[in-house]
Amino acid sequence: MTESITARDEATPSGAGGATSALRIAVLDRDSGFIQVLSKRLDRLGWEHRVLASPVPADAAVSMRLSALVVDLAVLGPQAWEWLERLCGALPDLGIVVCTGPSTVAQRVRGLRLGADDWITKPCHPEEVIARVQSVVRRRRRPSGRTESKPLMAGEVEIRSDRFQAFVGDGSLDLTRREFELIELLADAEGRVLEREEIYSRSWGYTMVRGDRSVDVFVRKLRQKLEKASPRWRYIHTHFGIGYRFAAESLDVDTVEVDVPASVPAAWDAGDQGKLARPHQDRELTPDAL
Amino acid sequence: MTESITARDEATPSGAGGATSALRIAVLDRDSGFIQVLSKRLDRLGWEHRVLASPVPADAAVSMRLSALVVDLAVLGPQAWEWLERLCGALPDLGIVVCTGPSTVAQRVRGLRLGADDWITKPCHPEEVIARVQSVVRRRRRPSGRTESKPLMAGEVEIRSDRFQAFVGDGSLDLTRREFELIELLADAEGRVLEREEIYSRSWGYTMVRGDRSVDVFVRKLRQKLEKASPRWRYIHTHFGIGYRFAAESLDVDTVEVDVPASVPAAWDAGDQGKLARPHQDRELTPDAL
DNA sequence: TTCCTTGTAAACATCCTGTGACGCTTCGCT
DNA sequence: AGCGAAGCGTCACAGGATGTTTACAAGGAA
Repeated sequence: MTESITARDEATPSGAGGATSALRIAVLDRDSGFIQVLSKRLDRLGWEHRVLASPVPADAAVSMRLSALVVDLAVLGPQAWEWLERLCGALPDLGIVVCTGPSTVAQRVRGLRLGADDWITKPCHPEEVIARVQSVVRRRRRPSGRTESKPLMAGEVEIRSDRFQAFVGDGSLDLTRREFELIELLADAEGRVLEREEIYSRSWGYTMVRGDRSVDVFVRKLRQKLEKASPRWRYIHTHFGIGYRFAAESLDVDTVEVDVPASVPAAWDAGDQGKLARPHQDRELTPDAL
Repeated sequence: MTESITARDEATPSGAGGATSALRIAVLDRDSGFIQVLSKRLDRLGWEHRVLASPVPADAAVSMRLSALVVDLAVLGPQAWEWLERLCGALPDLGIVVCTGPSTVAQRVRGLRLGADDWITKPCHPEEVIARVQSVVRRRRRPSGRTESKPLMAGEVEIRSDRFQAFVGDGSLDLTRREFELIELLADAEGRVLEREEIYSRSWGYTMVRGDRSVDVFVRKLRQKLEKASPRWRYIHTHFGIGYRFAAESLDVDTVEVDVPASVPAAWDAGDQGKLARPHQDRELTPDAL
């Protein structure tokens, strides 16, 4: 029940991103032979791992920041299905590989439907377990491919994942971890509206309970810092009843970002609704021409 | 035929989770018995599917816009590994499920390492194949977020579900959540008349009580905003005693519809539908109540 | 005409978000 | 260890946006 996971803790930063990068996984099983063999193999790969002997609550799993969990349903006893469903629901980003004794087709189908990502039947070769875990994890990592590559620019701010920080000119916004995750997530969405639930589950790692205001609060903190550093721009836009959208919009009338103004002579009279009397340039950080 | 498939499968993002949404998959196999059973099952699920008898080049696979591919490596012969590797490299977004005869651990590991998402050993139950395909697709989809459904165009308005908003030129209509749901629902119906009950139950989620005027009220609000933004067009048409129909109809007789960006094809042929040509016997609309 | 359906507008009731403050916990420093 | 600052999550409140209901006028159908 302690925190320590393995010796090599911070040896490999989580977001390393390589195909064969170290993962952080947990094994929930009691079969000592299996555990031993698997552990040895995991050690050799340099994956951080931890063996659990009994089911953990969802938030405990979150705090472990796992990439994947290998679980023998036999350990869970009769509430296996319920537990599996709850965990999959709460941690949509966690890879879950069931590795258990003989089962029927119906059981396997049920497990997969409830949210398991793979199902391996014992006895099995540890190498195959590892390959399947990798396969499961591989799928989730891909979109973060841009990490460490190009810093993201929007209006005056520059978001640099390599520093976990955003800048305006030379000045840092002094974002905290959560704040940075949030702005990165929003900016990544390329101007799409993100619903609160999605923001929460992707940034916090587990599903949001109704009525949680955390996202709002952090949006406010972000807005404050953005406003202070870049007063002539608006970045985070509220979509009432839905969520937030990130898009740099200048408050200056003349500072028109030459984008794709094109030839559309929008026959649309602007500020009629008590807007902020600013031009309608809804231009995003990406030319949404395509 | 070709477009009949893409047309509307993504049109059910309402469920967001998309647990049971229709998928598009291909089966590359020659085992007629297996194919037959699997096909029948896929049909019942309403998944678009296609049977292939020989390996396809990557670009062909791209053009099929598949969610997943189920493949028996035996069909590929000696170049199976090479082919698998090439395909996985070329289409990182495609879910690949190997479903093949007896294999060694080494073979399975190799396949998974090369990029396969799952490996099933024949003989196997079609239900399990389906469950595993679902699992693979579920995992694959989550990060990429919402399906990038192309924006819906009608007359001058553009409905973008990624922003929960409709636009005319550069101007947003400033639709509220309900208003947007309504216009999206109507526009999705491709000019069919929707009864109030259906509109209500699909947009509000529960059945309408007699005498509820909510739909009417929102139709009015929508019409107002549409009228202000695009005065020369009519979009929502009342069908007395039945419901509403969405169809862009220009009020200008001579000006066809060259006014807006020529680049955007008016994917919506307005006029031909239900003009004044015939009276109100469109009673025969399909009441596809659920 | 007479009844029923739809358009319109406003009043009303709800829900949603912005905001500041308050504890709790973690972390760094002395 | 003790202390203080910073980060994080929760609360409660207020103002505003949105959804729902009601009432009446206008338009179609019989």
